[in-house]
Amino acid sequence: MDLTAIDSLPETLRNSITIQNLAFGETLFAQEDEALNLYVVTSGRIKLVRYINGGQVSTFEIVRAQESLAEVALFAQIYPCTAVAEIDSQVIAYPKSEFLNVLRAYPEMAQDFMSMLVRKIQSLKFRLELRDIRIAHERVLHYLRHLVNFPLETTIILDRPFKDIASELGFTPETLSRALIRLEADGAIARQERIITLQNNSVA
Amino acid sequence: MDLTAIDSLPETLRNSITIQNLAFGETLFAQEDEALNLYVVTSGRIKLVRYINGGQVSTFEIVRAQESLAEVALFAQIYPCTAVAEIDSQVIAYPKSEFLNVLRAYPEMAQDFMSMLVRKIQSLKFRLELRDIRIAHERVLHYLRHLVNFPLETTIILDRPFKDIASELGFTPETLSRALIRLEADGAIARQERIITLQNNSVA
DNA sequence: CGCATAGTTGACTACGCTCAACCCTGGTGG
DNA sequence: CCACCAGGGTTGAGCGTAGTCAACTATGCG
Repeated sequence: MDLTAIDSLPETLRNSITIQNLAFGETLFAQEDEALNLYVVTSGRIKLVRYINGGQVSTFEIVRAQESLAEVALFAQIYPCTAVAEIDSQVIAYPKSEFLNVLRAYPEMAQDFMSMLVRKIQSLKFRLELRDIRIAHERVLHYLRHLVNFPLETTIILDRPFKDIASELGFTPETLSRALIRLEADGAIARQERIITLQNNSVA
Repeated sequence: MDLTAIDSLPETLRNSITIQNLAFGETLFAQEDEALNLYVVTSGRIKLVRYINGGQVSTFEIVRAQESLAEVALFAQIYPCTAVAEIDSQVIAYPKSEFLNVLRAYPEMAQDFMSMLVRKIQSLKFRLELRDIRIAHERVLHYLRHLVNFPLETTIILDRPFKDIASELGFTPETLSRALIRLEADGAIARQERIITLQNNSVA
């Protein structure tokens, strides 16, 4: 299911969607808002965050182009998190009831949607697995290898600020910086600017 | 959808399932095995673990009675993790193709299944959010409050060994033990044996 | 040119980990 | 009935790693 291919959607759904443009830093919806829509990102990058007590922020998820967000809206009354544009972005809003109707009427779409949910579950489990690796440079290496399905591919272009990557990994930017330097010194990676090449020198 | 209510399942599906009993410590399926079935736990507790390079173990998920596991089997060729019984357990095995057929034929079941997947996503996100809380006693307090929907309920009975809970939280048993003692000293909780009562004394 | 921001580096701190010892309980067998 | 053992949970002491805070550089933008 490609939710960004508007033309191939059933007509009833196509007529009910709206397209929204978001500037850098703009909020799509806020924690506790009434859950009205499922969204799909057509361009840009949306960050889902949660405010824990005392103003601390936890990044739930980074949603990129072609991916959906707020699936929970389909089965809940309010959004459990806040959605903010990390860069200028565009999203499509699917009203929840219309979307559910379509899933009921088109089993193939429902199946594709389920497959996407399952992929998201796998991705979250992987991030959780990463957190169980305590040593910074080892965690970072796992992350990098996973990004490109190492050893099939070995080149990574980091398209996001290090501080965002660090927060996704559960580190401070300083620690990520030192981890990359360490990995380079150990010969596990090579760096030039924002391009990283994974080496075969297995450092456990 | 109650996947443990066998009698209410469509006949084709009901005829294709099998029931398995697992003893404490027994393996249901192993990482890299061919993905044949979706499972639902009817009693006991199943632990999903992954072996990272070098024998390190990461606990993916704890699956309890009435919950499903290995949804990924529906859309993948092999299991990405190993399933082990934490205690004596019983599971129902649903062959993947038959299960997918039923989801296609019964939109209501598909919708219930999706709702379950979304809940699982929320649960994983919560665990990830927990990991962003670095101070042990604060993380534990969040966990406890989430368990019982504090402040609506305040009593928790810990039915699993502390070492399992500690690993789910990303701590060693020693750290969990000290965190609980600290919370009790601060007046945030009261303990007697394995029963914990949350207090209203807000310690941030 | 000034300013803001990302990234790096350094010194110090603080927290959880490690490893060891100990207590307590429940189960087992003599 | 008691001796023994195994495992979970609790302490304690010391270590190691990431966090913190500050300074510095480089880059891009108005």
